[in-house]
Amino acid sequence: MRRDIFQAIADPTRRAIIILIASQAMTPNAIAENFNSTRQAVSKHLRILTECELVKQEQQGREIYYSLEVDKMKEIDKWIEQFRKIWETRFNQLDKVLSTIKKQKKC
Amino acid sequence: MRRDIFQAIADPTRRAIIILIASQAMTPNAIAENFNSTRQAVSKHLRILTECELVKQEQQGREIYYSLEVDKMKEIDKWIEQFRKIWETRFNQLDKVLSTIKKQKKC
DNA sequence: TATATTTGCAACCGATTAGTTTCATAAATA
DNA sequence: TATTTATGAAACTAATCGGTTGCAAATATA
Repeated sequence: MRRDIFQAIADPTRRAIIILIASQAMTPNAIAENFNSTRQAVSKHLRILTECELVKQEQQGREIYYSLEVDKMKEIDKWIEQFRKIWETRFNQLDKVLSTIKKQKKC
Repeated sequence: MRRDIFQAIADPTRRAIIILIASQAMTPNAIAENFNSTRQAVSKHLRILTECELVKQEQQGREIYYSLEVDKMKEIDKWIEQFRKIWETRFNQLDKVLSTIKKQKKC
């Protein structure tokens, strides 16, 4: 079982679930209503998301409310960070080139 | 064939390749030296990364140099963006709570 | 108490994945 | 020209994935 956060967000249904419960907690039944697959399929996705701590559960009677562990998403953000540095550097370099051209036009 | 960018970065070997070629272009052979699997396995990963336009090739004689299409990574950053908004909002709310406590202590 | 509702889990299935070995092609070199 | 080197593609395999159906457990309701 690999089950890391990158594998978790690889599936489009799981990404949709994540967005769905980002704003408010929802029960598995309510989540499943938004998809064409069975409730059990959604339940399996929720299990995977729970296993890598991307979602948390809150029992309320016989209902279980699932909500997003937003902080966990920072792990992906952290990985992207290193590339953000690269593209920002490249943008700055482009910026320099552009301002050099501007100066040359002025002369 | 799904082959979107999220599925591409789901595999740990592919993530390692991405980081490896982020700073400088490399040949498949040179990339493969960094892993325990065969050159052909790395070649397959490079094909997947190429198919979703995460890497670009540059032929140089019989060698092919692979490098990262850093801009493509912005697509993931864009998806994360919506959650960044959420956690920043929550941080601000926490900030308010903390400053309220601070004020109460002063009184 | 009997029944309905909400949920998770197990067993199964077809498709996909990541790896392997083998082979073909093209370029560099002896 | 013959050989070595760099690479990609094809065929195969074991494992995993995403889905299904069927069932069990726990809670709510009649």
